[in-house]
Amino acid sequence: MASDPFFQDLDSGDIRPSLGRNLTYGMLDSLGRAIVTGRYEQQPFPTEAQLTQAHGVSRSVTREAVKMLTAKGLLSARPRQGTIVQPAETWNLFDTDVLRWLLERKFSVDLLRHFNQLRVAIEPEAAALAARFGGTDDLRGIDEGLARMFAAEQGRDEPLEADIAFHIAILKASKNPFYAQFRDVVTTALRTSIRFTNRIKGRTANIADHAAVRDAIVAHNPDAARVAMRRLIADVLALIEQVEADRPAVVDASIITASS
Amino acid sequence: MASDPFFQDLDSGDIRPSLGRNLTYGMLDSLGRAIVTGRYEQQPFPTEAQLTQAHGVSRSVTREAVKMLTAKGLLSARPRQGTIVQPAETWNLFDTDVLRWLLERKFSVDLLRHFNQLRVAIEPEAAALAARFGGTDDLRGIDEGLARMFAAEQGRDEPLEADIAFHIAILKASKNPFYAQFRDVVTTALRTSIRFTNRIKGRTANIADHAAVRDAIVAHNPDAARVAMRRLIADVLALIEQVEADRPAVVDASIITASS
DNA sequence: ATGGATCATTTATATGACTTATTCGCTTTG
DNA sequence: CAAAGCGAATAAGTCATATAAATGATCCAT
Repeated sequence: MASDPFFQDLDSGDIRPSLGRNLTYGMLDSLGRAIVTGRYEQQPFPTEAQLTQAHGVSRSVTREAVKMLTAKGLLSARPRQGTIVQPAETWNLFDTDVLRWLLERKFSVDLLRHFNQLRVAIEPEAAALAARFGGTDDLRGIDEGLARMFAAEQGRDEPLEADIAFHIAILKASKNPFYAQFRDVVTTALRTSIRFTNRIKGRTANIADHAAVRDAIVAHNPDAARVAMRRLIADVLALIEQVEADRPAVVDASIITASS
Repeated sequence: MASDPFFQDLDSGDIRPSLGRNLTYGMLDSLGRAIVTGRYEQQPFPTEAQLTQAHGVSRSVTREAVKMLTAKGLLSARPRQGTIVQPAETWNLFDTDVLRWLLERKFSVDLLRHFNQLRVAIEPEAAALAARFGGTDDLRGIDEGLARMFAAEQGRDEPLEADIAFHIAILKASKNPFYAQFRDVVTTALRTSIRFTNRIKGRTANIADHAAVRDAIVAHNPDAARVAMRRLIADVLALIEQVEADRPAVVDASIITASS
């Protein structure tokens, strides 16, 4: 068990590793990561009995972890046939765990582009909906996010967290539960952008653009909100696509200094 | 067990009921539907032991069904506290099962509006991406969808299925896995529109609009594709919002004859 | 060959025992 | 009286084992 690489985070230091809440969740994370990183693309997925023995846990734990992965679309199980990895098209990409595993496999500009291709569709329309339907509380939430960004500019808050709070507040203000679901994707996308660069400088430059979005929303102007938000994200997306075009393989981190 | 209402579909007719593949899936469906329809809003969710007894199944089945619901964001379980229903914000709305349960609780114009508010963001951008990145195979898929719509106009195919095929083909052609995930939502949204009306007549009127989307995509004109698709869906959305404004409570089915 | 019976494999289900985490309430103590 | 500490109760978590059902492969009889 100690030699099993999947326990390496669980043993390290902290008494309660954020993931392995219990054996089942530990196994869920281990198997999910293994599947998403492609470990079973060339080799068949183990049988229930093999998993049980390899991880040194009981059958119950194994079965429950497998069932959870099945619920997320990563596996399917049938008697005699065994448990098999489903094609990636059936994975539920909007599941928090799946997103995390996707990031942990390898950081690819492809993934970051896909994230932002999605954001450029969702967030402008979310801003437009927020301008139409956002209540007082929602608008205050957006304001607070923007205020945090200002504060961060002066070193009194985390720039990334403030940025995230602003975008999440707009999703919520759309009053559409489907838009609110993109919370995780947007959060992940923004956090991921950071991996591109350590040069946080330059990020603060676009606070004016963020403020434009806020202003359009509080003015109940959907079209202006849509346009303002679209510009914000289209800029990032253009940068990413430019990096990919210039350097298909190697990523030049220094190019991307703007954000969200 | 026979008196248990959750088996009522399983007994009806077919040898293999699509849902109750086995006891665990039967229970998953039963509990999922009960949660989404709000049965446990006023009363606490049963404990593992209570569920086991009430459904006449083993603890294994109960635990695995609960774990699957947990994976979909509907439940959370802790020792001593028991199993509790999570707030709807944490449900994974892009899960096929959750979508189905949502529809089965009550058909609401609200839900249809939310669907189409999402579509009006996603599909235009998907069409634009398809125009940029769609391969030969993808374009053929879109063409086939459109061809089926023409055929349906002459009674040689199912209008609804053809419509769905067209929209799904565009999502696929976007070459972005996140867009492909909206397959279920779009399918559900289109199928749901049918509930509004039995008057299929009038649907065929918009084939020209669909063809415009196709033309823009094959011409590799992202902006034109985006605009054409947006018009298509914005029309439907406008109709829905008009119905809601005119008659907040009662739905006048006859108004909505256009589709997607 | 063909069709059917049999076998082997793997998941599915059932059951009972035991463990651990968490909370509630009581008691003790400052 | 309040805060800390202790212990019991509760419900999920884990384990082990036995049996059932489903299905793919094999073998046999016709």
